[in-house]
Amino acid sequence: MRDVAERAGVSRMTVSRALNDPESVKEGLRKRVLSAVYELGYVHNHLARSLSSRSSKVIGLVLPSLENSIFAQTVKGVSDLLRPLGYHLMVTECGNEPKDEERVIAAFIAQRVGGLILHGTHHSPVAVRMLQGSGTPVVENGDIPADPIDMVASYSNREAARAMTLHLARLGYQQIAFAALAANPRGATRSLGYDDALAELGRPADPRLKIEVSRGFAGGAEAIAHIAAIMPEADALFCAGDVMAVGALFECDRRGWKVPGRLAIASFDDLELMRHVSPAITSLHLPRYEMGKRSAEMLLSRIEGRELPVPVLDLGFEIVQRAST
Amino acid sequence: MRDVAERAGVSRMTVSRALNDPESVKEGLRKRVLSAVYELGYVHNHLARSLSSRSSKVIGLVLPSLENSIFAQTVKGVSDLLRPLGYHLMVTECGNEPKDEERVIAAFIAQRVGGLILHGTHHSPVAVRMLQGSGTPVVENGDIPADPIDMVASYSNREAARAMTLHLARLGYQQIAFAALAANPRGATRSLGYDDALAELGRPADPRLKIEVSRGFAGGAEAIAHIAAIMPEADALFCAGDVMAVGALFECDRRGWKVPGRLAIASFDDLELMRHVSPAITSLHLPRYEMGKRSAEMLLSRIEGRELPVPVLDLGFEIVQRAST
DNA sequence: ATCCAGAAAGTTACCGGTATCAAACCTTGT
DNA sequence: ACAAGGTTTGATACCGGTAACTTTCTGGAT
Repeated sequence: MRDVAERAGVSRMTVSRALNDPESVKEGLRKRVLSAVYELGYVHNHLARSLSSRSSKVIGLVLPSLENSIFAQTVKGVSDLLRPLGYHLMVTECGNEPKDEERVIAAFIAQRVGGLILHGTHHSPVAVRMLQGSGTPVVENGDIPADPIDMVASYSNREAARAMTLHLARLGYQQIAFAALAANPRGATRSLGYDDALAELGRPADPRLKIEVSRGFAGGAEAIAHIAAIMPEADALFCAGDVMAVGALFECDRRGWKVPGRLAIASFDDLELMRHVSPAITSLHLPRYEMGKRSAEMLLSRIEGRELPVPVLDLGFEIVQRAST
Repeated sequence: MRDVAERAGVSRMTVSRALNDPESVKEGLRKRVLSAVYELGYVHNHLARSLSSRSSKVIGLVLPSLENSIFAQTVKGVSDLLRPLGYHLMVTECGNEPKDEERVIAAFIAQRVGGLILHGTHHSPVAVRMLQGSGTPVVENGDIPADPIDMVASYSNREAARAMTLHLARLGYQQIAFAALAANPRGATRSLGYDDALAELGRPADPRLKIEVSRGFAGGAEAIAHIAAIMPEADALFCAGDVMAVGALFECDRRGWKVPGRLAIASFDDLELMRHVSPAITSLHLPRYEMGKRSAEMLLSRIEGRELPVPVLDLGFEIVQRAST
């Protein structure tokens, strides 16, 4: 920057102003500065800028996994909002271990990001302390937590699971099985919603209807195997994981089970794939894109000093009824 | 940091050393410093560190899209290597527009990342100039470019497409159609490999066999519609895009076409889904994970000053023959 | 012509660390 | 006991910007 200043025959401060707030520098000088910038191929150093101004135009996004296309929409929502405003997005994966999330969060704070979006809602106490201590604005958006760190923009896993279970009951299914990923916090929350629904319906909670499976397509096949072996009376299966429902459908195909004749299948996430398999799978459509966009909005409001009227935003969900139920 | 130093009764320099190179500070002082750090809840400022040391522990990864699960493996490869070494990964999406990529690259350089991994191999001249001017180590890894910016770790799209086409010919298919995404640079390169193979086989290049489609499952359906309408003699379809082959398979199902009886289908990328649909789809298995891992390795070697024996690494590919061909 | 308010440009100090070199402190061999 | 040589620790400058304040220009109004 010194070089640019010398070349343009002005002070460093003027260069800084010409770049960050062009209006405040007179036409002539501004032109001299900008052409010097161009000639020298100068690239602004955001590091120094952030250090000096104590504010950064980088927003961090922490996701449980990047392997999962369900988060793509959220990323897009955040990114679409941020890009035109000159903010940059930094995405990181944190797995399901609170310890890993802690490390990722520490790294973000160490870099003094302007704000943070966390997909998870279960955080280690250390992480929470760091976040609150650092004063970084935070939005959580994978669920509606009982005790938010700062702001929230999400749907409720528990409510959504409850709604889908009631929907299946309304369609006349009597023995609704529920399959979730083992050791997955969101799966556990969804399971509560399923319980809520059964309780509302006055149905007993049969442990044979609750299935824990591994991730991916394989999980769906495991769920079907469980039903075949332990609970053949089940007439509907509600899969609380992304591709699990498709795996279950494929497995039914292999076994010659009619869907929904022998077993109805419903899915938690409305991946594009759900519309394309045959039969198309009934799904909960979650506001993934909206979550990203609103999270980013809330963050920017806070960063720019506007206090928020509603720091907890419930974006709801939608049941998409298709041929599989 | 000043507070920590005062509390421990040492100089700031000693604190810095106790944190970055504990060996170099004697037991007693180190303990005093570390407990002061803990008591004050001090979080290191990476911004200042990078600015001062002119080196950053952040690696940037630029992907065309995050919606696409094929990149997940690459992310994982990079991340697995980086994490234990204390480096952090920053992932960004750049679309297929060179202008967008340019903006993303500029932002990374402005933040003085330690190294950059680019998935694309078509870059605007401005981007190349910025990269070379800034001296940032770069690995390209979506293809083997004719004229690399710096280092490369990839497979060759052209070679892979050629190999699959020859494989289909070897299986006896006479009229092999090829479908690629419209306006996709990698699609165009793959198309060249398909041409190579036909030329080697001495078969004429029939323009009716080349199909341009839109992305997603829909593209596969379009390809089948094209074949039905324009080129019903085709007996095999080679899809040069991720989920396109599955879309094509579903469409065949809808039309009652036997796969591979009426039409064989082969895919470019070996998504997990390919194994689970029925029939399972023959695919090119690409070294996605390896690409990420080796890219990160190369980057770190360069960053740590080790010159590399082979700055262009061809990681090959593998044809996985399944029931669809 | 003089004065003055507001705009434009410059000065200085500091953001929070590390590089570099000098000073103080130990060992060890003779 | 002392010089030599290696380790620890400290002092100072600087990384590349911006905030806050000061000075210098402007262009009317008096």
